[in-house]
Amino acid sequence: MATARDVARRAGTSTAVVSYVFNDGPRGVAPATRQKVLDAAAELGYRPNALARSLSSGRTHSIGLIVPDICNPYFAELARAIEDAAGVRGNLLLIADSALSAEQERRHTRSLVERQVDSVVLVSVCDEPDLGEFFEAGIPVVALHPISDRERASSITIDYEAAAQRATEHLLAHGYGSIVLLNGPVESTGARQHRAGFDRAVAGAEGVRAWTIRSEISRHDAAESAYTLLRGTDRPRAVYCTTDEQAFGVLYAAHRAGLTVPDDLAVVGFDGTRNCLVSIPALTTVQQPTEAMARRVVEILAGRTVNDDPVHEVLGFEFVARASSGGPAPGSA
Amino acid sequence: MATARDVARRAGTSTAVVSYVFNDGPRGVAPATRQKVLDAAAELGYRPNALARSLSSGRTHSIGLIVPDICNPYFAELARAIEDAAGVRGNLLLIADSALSAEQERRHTRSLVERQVDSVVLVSVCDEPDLGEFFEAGIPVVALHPISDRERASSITIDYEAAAQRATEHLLAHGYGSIVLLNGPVESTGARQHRAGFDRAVAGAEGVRAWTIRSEISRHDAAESAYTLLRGTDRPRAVYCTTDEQAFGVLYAAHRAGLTVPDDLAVVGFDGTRNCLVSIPALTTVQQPTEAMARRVVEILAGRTVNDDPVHEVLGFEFVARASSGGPAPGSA
DNA sequence: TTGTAAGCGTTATCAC
DNA sequence: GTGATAACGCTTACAA
Repeated sequence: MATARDVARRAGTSTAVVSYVFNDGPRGVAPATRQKVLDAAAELGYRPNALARSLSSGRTHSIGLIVPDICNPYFAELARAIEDAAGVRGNLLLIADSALSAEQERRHTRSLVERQVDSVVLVSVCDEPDLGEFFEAGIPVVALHPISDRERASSITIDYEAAAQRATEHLLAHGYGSIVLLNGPVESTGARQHRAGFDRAVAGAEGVRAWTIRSEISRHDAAESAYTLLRGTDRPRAVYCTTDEQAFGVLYAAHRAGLTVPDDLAVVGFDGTRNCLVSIPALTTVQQPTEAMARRVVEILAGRTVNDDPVHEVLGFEFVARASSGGPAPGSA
Repeated sequence: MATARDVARRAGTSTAVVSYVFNDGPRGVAPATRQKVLDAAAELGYRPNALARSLSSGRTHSIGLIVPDICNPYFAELARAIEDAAGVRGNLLLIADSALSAEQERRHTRSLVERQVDSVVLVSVCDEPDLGEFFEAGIPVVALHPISDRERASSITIDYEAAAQRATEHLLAHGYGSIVLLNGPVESTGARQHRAGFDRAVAGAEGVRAWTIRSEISRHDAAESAYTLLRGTDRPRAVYCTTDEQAFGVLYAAHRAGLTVPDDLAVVGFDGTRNCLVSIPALTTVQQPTEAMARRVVEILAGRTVNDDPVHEVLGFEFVARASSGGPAPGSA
């Protein structure tokens, strides 16, 4: 591999000039010299060594993204959006998949610190992730889900509680008299907010039975849990799921149990993945503002130091009624 | 951030010893000294700088993975499997998503070279990707799909032609008299093999009508193409799709067209993603040996130099009959 | 405008 | 067993 030194030698100049040319600064270069450098570089197939560059400059121009489960399309779509946003600013996104394991998340945390990423976007599998490593390494972190106030990270999210309430009210407006909240597997800030919104909506309704079940955030596990629920003597008329993946699992469970959606069972998801449009039937869901979140998180991280006070931004969501819940509620605009 | 120098100073020793301790070599260290170094490192929260380490050693212990579309669960599952296999050997996987764009793929190629990954696993969006950059940089590449003989990369795949033939024969055994091949969007080595297998199977059947359509590798595009097909005057009795995602699109199109699967239309996919088990109905598919592929590719890359002759390994696949095609064919074991 | 040279934080080769 | 010290390939004062 050709180095800057090789290029300099061939162009009859110094490594400093090669650097100036490839970085457009911090010193100017005479057009003729510049061309000689460019030619030499092209002839040698010179590619700057990012490692050396970063070691010297202290910036890697890379952002780490930790997601709980890359096989969940919501996180894949999120990764895609963040990568796009980061790319615009000349940043590379390093995608780390925790595979739903807290230990794996910790390993990735360490790995990203060692690799000196400039900043980190975190979607944690834990309720209170240990951000100490990042903090000590001077790496700013933004979480894309509600986090405990105790954490020193920033966050960008939608208002889960309002969204959960909105979705539940939609089901109530349809007149469904028994509703289940299918929540995530552990007690977390996000799970509490889903539940709070759900409870608030139900509290405003008369004679509606409501209860909660849980499953992993995966189609399979949700399908299992839902199948058990739907085959039981006491099955609900509607289910509000805290992720689309769980909702797809419920759709499958209903199919397997011989129930028709939405006639026998109404289903609502959460995330707004593209698959909602091509599920059977199309899935009613809370649409997260994925692209806006991605742009915003990259923007925030660009001008940020660990020592800045954490910011907590709340973006808007959109509730989208589709076939799986019976379409728009009667009386809605 | 504490450096090896800081640790050495605090432990009253040299950076060389710190390095020996953290690398278990290449020289031995007296137990007492070692402990002093470890203590000092712990107190300072020392984390070796991977950049400096790699610059010096010439190895980054990282593998680049380029996938066409991380939102396609097959590639997400593949990434997961490769990351697991790489992790076992202490390697980090850098996942690069081409977002179905050849240009993006080229950008990632350059980026991985600059970041000095030790090797690359490639699933290309192009039929004849330009591997020159990797070659010049001395980075070995293994593709996980059939590639043109002209390329100097290795490959690990299943036999697409045999798999396509097997899947098509399954549909024929069910007695479906008109079959469509839903192939990928461009003419590629893989697409040709799918077609060859399909044609071979059909050639052995009497009075069966067979033709080909194409779509992007996505649910949406496949759903659109399939919907047009299914609403036309001449609709097939069965469809063999070259990816699961396309097959899911076809399932949706059938639903939208008011057709029942498999009674009105039989559908077969290809890849064997986990979603096949929870689709409506469950999807018949060709199961790729994802985990075995992942293990093997990491193994091969571990002991490999660019100048070694390319190897082309063919792994076994499994055909799995499920509800979407009417279950196991009559007369099959 | 350009060259020299001192880092960046490691690893690894030498001596001791 | 351990300590200097020269790389690794780049960026960037500082000089010229």
